[in-house]
Amino acid sequence: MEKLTIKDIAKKSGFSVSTVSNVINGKGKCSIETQKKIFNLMEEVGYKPNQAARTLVSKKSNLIGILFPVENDIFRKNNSYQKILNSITFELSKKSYDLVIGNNMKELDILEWSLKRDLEGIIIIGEIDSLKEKELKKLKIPIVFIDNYKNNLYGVNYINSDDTIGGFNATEILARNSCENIAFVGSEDIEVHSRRYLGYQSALMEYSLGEERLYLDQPTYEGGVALGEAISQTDIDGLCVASDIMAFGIISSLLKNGKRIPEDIKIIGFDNNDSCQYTTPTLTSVDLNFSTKGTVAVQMIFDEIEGKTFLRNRSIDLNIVLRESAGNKNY
Amino acid sequence: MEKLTIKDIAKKSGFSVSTVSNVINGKGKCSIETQKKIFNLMEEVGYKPNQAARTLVSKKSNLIGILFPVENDIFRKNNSYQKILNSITFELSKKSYDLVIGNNMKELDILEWSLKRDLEGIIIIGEIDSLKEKELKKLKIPIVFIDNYKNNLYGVNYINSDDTIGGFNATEILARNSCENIAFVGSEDIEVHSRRYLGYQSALMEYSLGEERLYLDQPTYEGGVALGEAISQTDIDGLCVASDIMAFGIISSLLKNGKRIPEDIKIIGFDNNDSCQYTTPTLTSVDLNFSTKGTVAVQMIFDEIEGKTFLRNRSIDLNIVLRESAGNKNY
DNA sequence: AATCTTAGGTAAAACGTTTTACCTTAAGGT
DNA sequence: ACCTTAAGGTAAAACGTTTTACCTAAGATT
Repeated sequence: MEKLTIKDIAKKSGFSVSTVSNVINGKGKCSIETQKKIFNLMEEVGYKPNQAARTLVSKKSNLIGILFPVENDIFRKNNSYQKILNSITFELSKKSYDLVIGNNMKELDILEWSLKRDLEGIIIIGEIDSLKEKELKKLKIPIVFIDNYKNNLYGVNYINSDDTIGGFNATEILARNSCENIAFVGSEDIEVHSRRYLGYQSALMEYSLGEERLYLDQPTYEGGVALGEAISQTDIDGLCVASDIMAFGIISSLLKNGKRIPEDIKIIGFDNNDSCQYTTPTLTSVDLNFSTKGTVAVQMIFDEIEGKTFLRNRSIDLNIVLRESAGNKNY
Repeated sequence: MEKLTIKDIAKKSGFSVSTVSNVINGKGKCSIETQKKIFNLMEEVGYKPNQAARTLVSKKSNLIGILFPVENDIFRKNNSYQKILNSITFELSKKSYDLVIGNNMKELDILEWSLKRDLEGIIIIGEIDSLKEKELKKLKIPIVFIDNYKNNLYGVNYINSDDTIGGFNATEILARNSCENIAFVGSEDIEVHSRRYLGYQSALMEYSLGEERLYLDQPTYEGGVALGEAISQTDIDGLCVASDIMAFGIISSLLKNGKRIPEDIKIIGFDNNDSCQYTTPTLTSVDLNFSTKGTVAVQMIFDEIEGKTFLRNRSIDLNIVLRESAGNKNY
């Protein structure tokens, strides 16, 4: 495959380079006939414009960058990683943009990266150093933060879930399934867990369900196991667990201690981890809709590029996937 | 952030553009002093060369492409996706290369994509149209296939697992844990399943374990459930299951039919899906080492770029992660 | 003393596009 | 008959690098 250039197309078609370029980009004026001739020729000989040359002069790289901050291991443990990448690449493909993954070493300077690659937009998952976040505003390209609950800069885009509502809805399901002593399980220092707790609290109020019971530990399987031990000694009959992985630990621990799920204790988790379908019992869980978040992120970026008006802060609905652990009939 | 060019650096440093370029690329000759001066200046003002311009003239984009053929859903269901991307981006970051994900629409023509972006290497996961594979040979850049068992082109690189050995080892563990009637479960038309079956067969021979028992169904949870029903009616006491997901289905089905695992039946799966740790019992599984595969893929690409000699066909060792389902003490 | 080599450096071409400013011709308006 | 406008097109500059070919001065070699 010899490298064909626009000049070859110009020569073979008998038109000038400028005309060919215009046809490719749908700019300038030229007759339908000319367009057809040139398009056909390009198709025939298999010519595709070189992106580097285009980028150099037009500053449009057709490239969007994505960044997963190193610390954000929780995210990587979920299959959210995959869901979001799938939806992003799919959405980008519609406009024939490609996705570059920033190398995840700490040293990566986002600004430099973006300039070096002429990125046209950046998607950042999770929280980053707030100082860096402000730095980012210097970039003139669209930036979308997904699941960043710390900052809120003007002129930058954010996509979050309404975790408070998520906590409320989850607790509500337990209440409606006649749980009377519902506890909340989560981890300290995780912003979304706090928000889910808030929702849990309002649900308790709404359904007049005694006082709050809060269990905290590491957001891991082992953390869950530890808490499960404690919980099995109580009269708790409903659990709103801020992380599926913790819930898996709790379930294993509860079962070992002779509790039946969902008969004795009903459980609902968060993340809708793939594993939810494979545990015994299967785990009812709040899905964070990462797929939608990816799609919306890309749309926001194009909206901004194209100068449309759009909401800079979007909250994506959560939805609960009913399975055995919460005792619903209709899963 | 105003865009600094190499000319700015040249002007401010008092040297010529060529010299600055030479310093950046470590080519040509120039005194250590000059190098220091220029490096310091670049650091100070925060200059980074523009990649598009570099690519245009040097044809080196510092970009590696990755492709996940659309059909390969099984791969995406595993968390292999994530493991391999992590290891690849990490490895690339050492040489400050970036990874582009090809948009997953069917229309994507790999050759055109590669030319358009001046890719320096391509990693392809799973099998692709064998016609396309031959087309790919036209590209003069390194190509690495991971888990492609169909073709074997000369001058192209392949990374696979030795699934036959995997099947042997898995069966061996069951045999050593005193299973006497070991069955193999898999799916038709999946190359790796066939290979694992081969290994299973030799292990039976090796350990003089009666005749083969083969169960086939879809490589899904439901497929597993269906087979579990049948298997629970037999005297089978060991299962080598070519897919974790199927194994999950089988386990659930066996438990419902009153079998105890591992006491009555010992099970070992393939893929080492994250969910293995969360099921009851936890599932012993053969890990496919996707992390290593990613690392090796990148190394192969650089070896080829740098003209080193290297093995064009690599088989990555599998390793078995022992958990409860196979009845080992030492997990 | 004349020639060769080397260290340290430079000017200018080239890479493949887009973009800007301009040109020609024909039709339409008065 | 003249001016304006529009349609269809073009030449050449620009984008920010790398690369090629070349220059100069100072030692080293003969």
